[in-house]
Amino acid sequence: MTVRMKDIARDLGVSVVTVSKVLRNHGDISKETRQRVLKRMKELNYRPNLAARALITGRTFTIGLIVPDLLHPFFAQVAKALSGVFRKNGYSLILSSSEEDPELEKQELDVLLTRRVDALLIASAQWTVESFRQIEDQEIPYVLIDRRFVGLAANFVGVDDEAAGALATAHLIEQGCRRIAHVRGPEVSTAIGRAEGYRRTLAEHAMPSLPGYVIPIGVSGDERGESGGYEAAKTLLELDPRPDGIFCYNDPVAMGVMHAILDAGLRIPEDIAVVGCGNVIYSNLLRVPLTTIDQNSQSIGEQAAELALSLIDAKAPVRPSSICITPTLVVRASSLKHP
Amino acid sequence: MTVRMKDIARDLGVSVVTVSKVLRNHGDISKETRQRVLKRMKELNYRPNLAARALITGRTFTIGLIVPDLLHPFFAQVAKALSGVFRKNGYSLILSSSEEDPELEKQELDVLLTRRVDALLIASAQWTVESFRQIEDQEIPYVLIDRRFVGLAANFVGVDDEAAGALATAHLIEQGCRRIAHVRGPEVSTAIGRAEGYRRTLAEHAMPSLPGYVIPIGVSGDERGESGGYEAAKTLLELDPRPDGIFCYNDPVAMGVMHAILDAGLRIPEDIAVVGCGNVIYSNLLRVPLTTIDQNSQSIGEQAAELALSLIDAKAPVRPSSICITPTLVVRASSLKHP
DNA sequence: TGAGGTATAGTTACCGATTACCAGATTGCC
DNA sequence: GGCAATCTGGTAATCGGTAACTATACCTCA
Repeated sequence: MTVRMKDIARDLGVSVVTVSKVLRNHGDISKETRQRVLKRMKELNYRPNLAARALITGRTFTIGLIVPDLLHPFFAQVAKALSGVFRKNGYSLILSSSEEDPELEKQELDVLLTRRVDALLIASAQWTVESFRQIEDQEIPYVLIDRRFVGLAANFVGVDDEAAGALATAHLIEQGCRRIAHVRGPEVSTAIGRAEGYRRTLAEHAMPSLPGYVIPIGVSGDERGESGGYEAAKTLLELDPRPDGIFCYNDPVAMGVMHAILDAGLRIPEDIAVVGCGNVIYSNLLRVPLTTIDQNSQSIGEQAAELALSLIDAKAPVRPSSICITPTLVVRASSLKHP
Repeated sequence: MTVRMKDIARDLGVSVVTVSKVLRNHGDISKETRQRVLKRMKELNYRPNLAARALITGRTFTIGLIVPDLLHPFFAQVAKALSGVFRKNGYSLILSSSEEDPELEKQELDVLLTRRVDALLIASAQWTVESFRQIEDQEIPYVLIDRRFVGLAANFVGVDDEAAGALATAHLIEQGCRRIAHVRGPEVSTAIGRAEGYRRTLAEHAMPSLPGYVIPIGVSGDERGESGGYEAAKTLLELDPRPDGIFCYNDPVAMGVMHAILDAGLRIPEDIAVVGCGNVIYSNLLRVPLTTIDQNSQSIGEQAAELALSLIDAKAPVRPSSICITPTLVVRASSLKHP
């Protein structure tokens, strides 16, 4: 059946410990013995039993990742970047999707804790910090991605959402928009930050936000975000005065918004300029190429992975660090009133 | 530290085995004892050590998934569907991306075999079947997704690619196209099947494929597929006579193709009709909404997961089964010559 | 009354590795 | 030459469970 250290040891007339030491490059073993062992390992195609190793070392060399939605290209991109870094370091990634459901997220978290992952990465759909206390109890290092929580001193890697909102809004103002609406996301830090950036920038330009100009949508995922954006835009289009610019929580929402605008027979950007957020991979290929905010999701993934690895290696608990990536504006046709 | 069965047993004055039996719903235990054990488990927030369990049972309750590219919405969708089914059945998903690199795929495969996953799901970028023999040696059940291999009797779940190619080509003919080109993918079963469907359908309509009308591109991933499509279309546009319809290997490629056509100042579909394949989530929102072939990726994921579970539960080795999903045509603006 | 059945719980061995700690042989050094 | 240090490698315990028996008490029924 499967090859064990015992088999190699027997074949070579050495003890199991000797084999084990060779495998882990312990200095204790003579070059000659080491070679014999390695040769036999190769011959038999030996694979260490990771469960046995994990049992005694307490380390599984797995990392848990929980995202709200794999279909959202942002999270797919982050996951891709993460897995690249972890692969190079000998870790495997266990993937869970919460489907934006806090309850499901808790369940998945429970599973990952039971699996004793060496670290956890979470883009949380949670409303409370209760779950995170639980992680801390288990003393498993964790890193929040994209979404943070007030009052929770945790490791975090994400974008400066307020800057993103400000960047988008300032751009719309610069393009001559005077009635700028905002389709905002659910009550998570990203939506709150972007909305605050929007509000602050309007205020700085002495442009009051008109009543009804901020419309929240419930979920932000790909399909649902788009339909949410569509509905929100329909509402906005009925306002008097009608907005001449819309900053959308994210790109899927912006896609829905653009859809609604075009369906209403209006032009983008001539009648209404649109700016999204996220710079997802296809935003350049839409009916009207979308001006958006780039979050550098690859860098977010890589830095989150590096941070997680450093937490694992840290002997003593370290003070949580917060890595905030500066967003950039990507200008395309959807906002260019005077190209 | 962490709670073990031993702790619970000691607290209650029973043996570890009793606790273990309660955990696994063995009938051996009285209702009363069971309640006491369960109560104490809850109080101490007991979590079984899965490594220890895996060591003795030989089952890890993990499933390995290897995809060529997480950013490709098709694979993201499949992964999402898979993970839903596995979650409900108590399995976790270990995710690996091969980045379309056969060498990297082999490495990842090796990692997953060493991790002793209970089953493997692979959308392979491999050219040879050598890797799969290795899986068979380890007697780990595996299911191929999307891409199959001639001469390899393996479990497979995917779409009928030849039907997809035929469907797309017949539709273009029906729309009045007379010079239909094909931007085909790399030498994997999906590309081969779709190209064959294209060829066969043209032949059935007595429409010979003109020289230079089939252009292969190397890779099919999202970004690279698009640029590949762009380049291929530029070549096609220089042909004389110019094609009036293009069937593209997949949607990312179609996006690149459309990009090139529009950049050349031509109209879609009036000058050139375009059909993609995959019906990725955003194909409805492109500059010109894309006619495409739906592969029902969710169903592929679900069926692959169910198949994998059944293989795990099978006591004896079962004959490989091949699940072929019938594709459907989704007509949008990019091909509608006479709406 | 005693053979046998049922319900409940415990004993023992083991899964495949790692980690202290220990032992014998060789070498170094004065 | 003798004692300690160095090199190698082995012994035994352990990680946290599970599987397969075994043991005890209590009944049942002929």
